[in-house]
Amino acid sequence: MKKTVRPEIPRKTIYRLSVYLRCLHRLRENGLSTVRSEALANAAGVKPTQLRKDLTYFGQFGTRGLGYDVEQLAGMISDLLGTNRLQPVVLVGVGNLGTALLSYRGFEQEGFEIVAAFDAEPDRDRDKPLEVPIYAMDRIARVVRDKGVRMAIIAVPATAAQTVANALVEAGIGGILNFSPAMLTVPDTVTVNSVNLAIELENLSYFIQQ
Amino acid sequence: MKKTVRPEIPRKTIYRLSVYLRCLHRLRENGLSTVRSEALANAAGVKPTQLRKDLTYFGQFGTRGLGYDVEQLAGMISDLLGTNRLQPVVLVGVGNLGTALLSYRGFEQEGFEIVAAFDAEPDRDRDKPLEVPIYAMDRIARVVRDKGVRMAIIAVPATAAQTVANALVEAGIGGILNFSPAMLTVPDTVTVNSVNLAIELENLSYFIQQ
DNA sequence: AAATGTGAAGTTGTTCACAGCT
DNA sequence: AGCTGTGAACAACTTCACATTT
Repeated sequence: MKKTVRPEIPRKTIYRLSVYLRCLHRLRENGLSTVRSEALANAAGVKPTQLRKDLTYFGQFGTRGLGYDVEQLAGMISDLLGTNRLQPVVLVGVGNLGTALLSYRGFEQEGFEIVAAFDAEPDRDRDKPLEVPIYAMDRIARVVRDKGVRMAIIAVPATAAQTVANALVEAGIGGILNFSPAMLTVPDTVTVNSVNLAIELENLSYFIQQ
Repeated sequence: MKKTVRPEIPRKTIYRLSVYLRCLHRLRENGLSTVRSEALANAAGVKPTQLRKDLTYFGQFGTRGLGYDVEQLAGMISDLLGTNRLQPVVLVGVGNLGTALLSYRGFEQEGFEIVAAFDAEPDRDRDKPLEVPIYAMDRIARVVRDKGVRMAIIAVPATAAQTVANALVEAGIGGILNFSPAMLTVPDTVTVNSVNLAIELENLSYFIQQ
């Protein structure tokens, strides 16, 4: 039995497509209807060839001698990334960081909606009233299934992270954005993106040593 | 005139060194005094050869037939990354995310201390009392110089990010951890690491499409 | 015998140079 | 003429295979 090979797009390309999409939105707001690879590449901080190569991984969208249609290209990238429809997300861990993420208005604008949050102490006092319902951990499976949620954000302490990840995977989550410093082990049908604040700082620390 | 070439260590290696360091700390807490590349690599989620190659970029620390001295290796990596002494950091933008970062106790433990914060409205009400002084933006240069700060965290809205970055660079900052969705332009003597929450989610969104 | 250190091979990602459309 | 699309060259990174040391 062989794995189906969807013509692999490099991970880095996927990241850059998000950046291009953002630039295209800005161009559209400024009323531009077409853009050359050079201009878009500059806006995104990459080389024009890089941009063109990235795009050809999933099709041909340009007109030679002219450039790309802003609206159309944005649409194609959105389709590919799956951000053209609103995506429900759950958040686990409503501490400092979790609360900040819940209050962050940037998500909806990008097509994501946090539909529920979970915490070990769902009723503990929080400094701020929140609009999202906070449930106990044992309701993860139920809520995820009922709402058809496929993505989750983990913002619990390192010690709890793997347990939470297991519960999420069990409930059918396909993608996890992990803010805990723990390394998560998941089946390879599940994608984990980790953001480790300490590592980012440590990395900078190396580069500032003259 | 030629650039001085400090024997380049790949960026990805620097990231992994942070991960190894974390694993070594854990091993030390568990009382282990030596470790083989295979064990350490497994803990870090990489192949043993990767680990060994990473280490040889800056020296030879192992004993053949035996492995590495946990304490010593941790020390060497710390030295290289520059995390063996407490590093003062400033934070700009005390909104939702900024406040969460200020309350995050994980930094100090990793060798970083947020010594001051800046905000366009330093006196606005916050839900929570903070231990770090919050100054107006125009005091960035002064505080950064007085305290010898070399690293900054940007947590302001996209529209303000470049202005803030300019002020920080002007004040002599060498490394910026950027949480705003803006693409920052800085002189190449300054290192920027960006964490873009929307892009991380968008990226997941691609991979969950069955 | 056991594990590290490392040149060489392999793989992945980036850039070049130019052919091919409009 | 101008700009995209792309095979081929190049660069960066990873893995292998094994020589080397304890």
